[in-house]
Amino acid sequence: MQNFCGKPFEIHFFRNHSKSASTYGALESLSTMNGSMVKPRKHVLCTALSSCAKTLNWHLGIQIHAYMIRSGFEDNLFLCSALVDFYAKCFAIVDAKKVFSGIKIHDQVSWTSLITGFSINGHGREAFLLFKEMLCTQIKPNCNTFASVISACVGQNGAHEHCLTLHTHIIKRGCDTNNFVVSSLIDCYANLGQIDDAVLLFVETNEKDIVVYNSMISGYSKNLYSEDALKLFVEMTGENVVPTNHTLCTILNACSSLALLLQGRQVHCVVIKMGSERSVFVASALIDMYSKGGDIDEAQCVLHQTSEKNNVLWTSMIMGYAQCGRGSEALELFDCLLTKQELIPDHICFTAILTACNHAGFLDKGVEYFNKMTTNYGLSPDMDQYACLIDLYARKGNLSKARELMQEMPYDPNYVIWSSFLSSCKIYGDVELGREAADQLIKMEPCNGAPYLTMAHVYARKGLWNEVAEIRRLMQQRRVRKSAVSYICSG
DNA sequence: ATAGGGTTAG
Repeated sequence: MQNFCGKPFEIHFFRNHSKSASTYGALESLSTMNGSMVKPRKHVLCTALSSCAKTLNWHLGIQIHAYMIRSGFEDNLFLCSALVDFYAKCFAIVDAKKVFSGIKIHDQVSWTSLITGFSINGHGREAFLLFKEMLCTQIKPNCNTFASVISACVGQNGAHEHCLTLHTHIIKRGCDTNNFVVSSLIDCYANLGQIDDAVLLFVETNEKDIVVYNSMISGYSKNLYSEDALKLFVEMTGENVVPTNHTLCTILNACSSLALLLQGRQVHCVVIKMGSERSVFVASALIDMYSKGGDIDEAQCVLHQTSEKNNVLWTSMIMGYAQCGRGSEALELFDCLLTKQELIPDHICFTAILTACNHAGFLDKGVEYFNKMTTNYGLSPDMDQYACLIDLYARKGNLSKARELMQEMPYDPNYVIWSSFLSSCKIYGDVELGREAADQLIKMEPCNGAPYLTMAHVYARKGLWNEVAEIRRLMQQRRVRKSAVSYICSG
C-alpha cells in the first residue's frame, strides 16, 4: 500500500477525533481508494482537505497538497480554496496566503477562506483589509464573508467604524436576516458597549437560533445588564429554544454578579434537568455563583458531585473559602491536594491561596506559599501574587517590608497595590510612607479625591493641622471633587 | 466538492 508520498499510509490516522460522519467517511474512503490504487477524484480530495482542516490533520493535508501538484490539480479553484482553509485552520497563515496568491481567478469561497483564516489566527486588521480589497473586485461578499469579517473586527481598533460600514453592506446585500451574520453583529455591538444597537438587531430578527440568543444574553451580561440577561433567558425558554452549556454558564455568571442566590438555584435546576452538571464549565460557574451568593456549603456539594475535577474547579473552591473568610479550610484543601498530587498549581491557584492567607491574616503561611511557588513549582510570581504578599505584610503592620517588596518586584506597582498600601498606612498612621503612596496615586488618577482624603485623615490623627490645611488647599486648587465614591474608597 | 456565528471557567 502506498500513499501519495510513497510512504505507507497509517490507517489509524483516519480514525482520529473527527466528529461528523461525513468527515469520517471522506477520510475512510480516501484510505480505501489508496489501498486499492484507485486514483482519488478531485471532489474526494476536496472533502478530505476540508476534513483535515476541521481535525487539524496536518500530516495528511500536506500529502494531499503534494498529490495535487503531482496530478496537475494545482489550478483547481475548489481544491485551492480548500487548501487555503486547511492551512489557515492549521495556523499556517503564510502558506494559506501563498496558495491564495497563486489562484488566478478567485470566487467568494477563496476570498472568504483567507478572510476567515486571518480572523482565526488573530489578524483581525488584515482580515478587514482583505475584505476591503475584495470589495474592489467583481466578486461580492455573501453572508459567510460578512459573518467572518465582523467577528474579525470585534475588539479591534476602529471596530465602531468598521461595524457601521459592514452593517451598511450587509443590509444592501440582504444578509441582515441571516443568523450567522446577526449573531456576529450583536457580539460586535455588545463589545463596543452599543447595547441598544445590539437589541435593535435582535428584536428585528425573526427566526432566532440558540447562538443568536447566546450572543444577546452574553452581550447583556458583558455590559452589566445582568437582569436583562436573566429576563431574556426566561423568555428564550418560553420560546422553546433549548439552552446550551454556554447559555447556562453565561446566566450563572449573571446570577453571580448580582449575588442572586435564589435565581441561581433555579438555574441549577435547569442544569440538572439538562444533565449539564458534568460540564466542568457549568460546574465552575455553579461553584462561583454559590460562593459569591454566600452559600459555600452548596458550592462544596457541587464540587463533590463533579466527577472530573480540574485546576479551575479546585481554584474556584479555594477562592470561595477565601472570600467568605474560611481561610483555614482554603489552606487545608490546598495542602491536601498538593500532598495527594491532585493539583498542579498554577499562578491563579497561588493567587487564590494567597488571598485566603491575606483575608485570614496568615502572614507566615503566605510567605511560605509565595516562596514555594518558585522553589517547588518553578513559577515566577506575577503582579497578582506580589500584590497579595505586599498587602499581607502591610495589613500586618510591616509597612517597610511591604514597601521593600514593591521596589524589589520586577513590576511597577499598579493603582490597586498603592491604594491598599495607603489604606494600611492609614491604619498604622505612617505619615511618610502614606504620603509617598498618596503622591503616586494622585499622579496616576489626578481627578480622584480618595488619596487626598485618606492623607488628610492620616495627618489629622497625628495632629498635623498645617498639612491638613495644605491638602484642602491643593484639592481646591486642583478642583478635585470629594465624590461619594471617594469617601467610600478612602474608607 | 470548497467558506460562515456565540467559546462559556478560577
